[in-house]
Amino acid sequence: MSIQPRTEKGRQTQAKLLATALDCFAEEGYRASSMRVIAAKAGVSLSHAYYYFQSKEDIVTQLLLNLRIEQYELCQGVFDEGNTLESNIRAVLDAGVQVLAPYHEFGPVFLKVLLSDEHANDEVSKIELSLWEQAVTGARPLPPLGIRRDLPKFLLLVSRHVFSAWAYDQSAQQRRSRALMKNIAPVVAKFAVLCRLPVVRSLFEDILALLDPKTLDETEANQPLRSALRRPRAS
Amino acid sequence: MSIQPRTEKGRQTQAKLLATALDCFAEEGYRASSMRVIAAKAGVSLSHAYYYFQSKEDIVTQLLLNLRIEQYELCQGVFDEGNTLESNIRAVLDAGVQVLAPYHEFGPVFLKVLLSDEHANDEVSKIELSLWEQAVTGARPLPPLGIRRDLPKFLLLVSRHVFSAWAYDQSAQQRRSRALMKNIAPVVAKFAVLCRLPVVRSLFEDILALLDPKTLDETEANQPLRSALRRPRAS
DNA sequence: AACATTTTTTGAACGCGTTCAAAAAACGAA
DNA sequence: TTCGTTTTTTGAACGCGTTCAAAAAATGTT
Repeated sequence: MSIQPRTEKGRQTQAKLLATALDCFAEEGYRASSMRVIAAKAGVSLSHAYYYFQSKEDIVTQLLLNLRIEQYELCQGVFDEGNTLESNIRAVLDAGVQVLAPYHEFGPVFLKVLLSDEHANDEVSKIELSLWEQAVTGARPLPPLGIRRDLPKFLLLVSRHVFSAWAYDQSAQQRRSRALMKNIAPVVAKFAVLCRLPVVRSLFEDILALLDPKTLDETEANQPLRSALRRPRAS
Repeated sequence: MSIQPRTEKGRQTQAKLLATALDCFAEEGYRASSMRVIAAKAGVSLSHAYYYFQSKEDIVTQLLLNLRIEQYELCQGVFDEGNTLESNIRAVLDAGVQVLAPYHEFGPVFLKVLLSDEHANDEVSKIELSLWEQAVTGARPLPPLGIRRDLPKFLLLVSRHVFSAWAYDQSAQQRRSRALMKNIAPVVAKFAVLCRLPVVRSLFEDILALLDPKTLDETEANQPLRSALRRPRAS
């Protein structure tokens, strides 16, 4: 992601740049917050902004990270004992949409930085996964022992799907994806319960195996490339 | 999407523009195929290209549509009787990656035009859905009667997930997402079989209901908006 | 043929994200 | 203090997607 400054002054400049950018994003939105505007508001030249941040998406990644942290803190109060898995799932999703809603315009670019591994999405993923772990371990009754360890990963998968629906949701106030969040929680909770049955449980494990890079690497998917008629050059 | 010309000459110009663009995409890749280059190669001015296509993404949408059609035709030969659901699923996915692989560079923008409803993605979705319908109705043994009607929609959902994994897959030759395609087919097929059990079947129906706009609209997800501290302006 | 209207085509411009060579400043060793 | 090196900062430029007013050509009516 961003370059780490060598001097104290540099660190301050970078911090000011980031703070200005986040303010600008919040107040003016994504399109109006051009790198030129951000740099000007921070009192530095345009090219200097690129000395501290490799790209505009880099700054957006920071914004997403901050928002996930905000969501994380928002959730800390609601994982009291006695909550069902379903209500915990809803709590996490609701906190997410509450924090992200003002930035719905950023949806597509959020999704992009999340999917392109290059950025600091690792940190974002860590926070998300941690949230789902809390949702699982704080649920009463506890989900079946056999899936308890992997359920958070599954919830991360589901939540990514919900997120991409939200990101491109053009209905008013994101009505559709909000409804999806509301309805998906009981389904997942029901699925977790059903995992007590061996049949369903093995299905769960199959799905989890699909997410595991090791499982995928073991398979031989290296059929030689056919020479296509139209083959574009690498970019 | 694109504007329909009023005269015959206009139709030819638009066709030439599109053909040139698709050739250019295939030969030079996405980045190198700027609107200026495309217009120049087609022998028209830059602004004239925008007379026939509202945006560059519009042309990419056409490319994706063509590729899906190509995939569709590629699949017509392989749905002979006697194929299992699993092999049919793999056939559709394999045909897809075979057709799309030379355009992997377009992955992110493909995903974008697919998710933003504005474009002619309806046509693309129709073709995809039709492929999954054929995969289901051509499978022997036939999937359980109760899910036969909705299984294609479910497969479309799954394939969209696979597609987004492929689109951002940075491993060599998209090794990871190809392995995912290989491994996901038997899991889905197994799931279909398990839908004979009432428990699993009701899970399937729950998931399907999540995709149905009517179901979502019925729920009251209209909690009034909280006034956020930072509220960006609309773009 | 002449004219008003519609359709096609153009050139010029805007602001954007990004890059780069080089100036300015800060720093460390002599 | 001086000088070589690293770090910070800048101005200018590039090509991009997109827009727009206006020219040019085609069309239809009288």
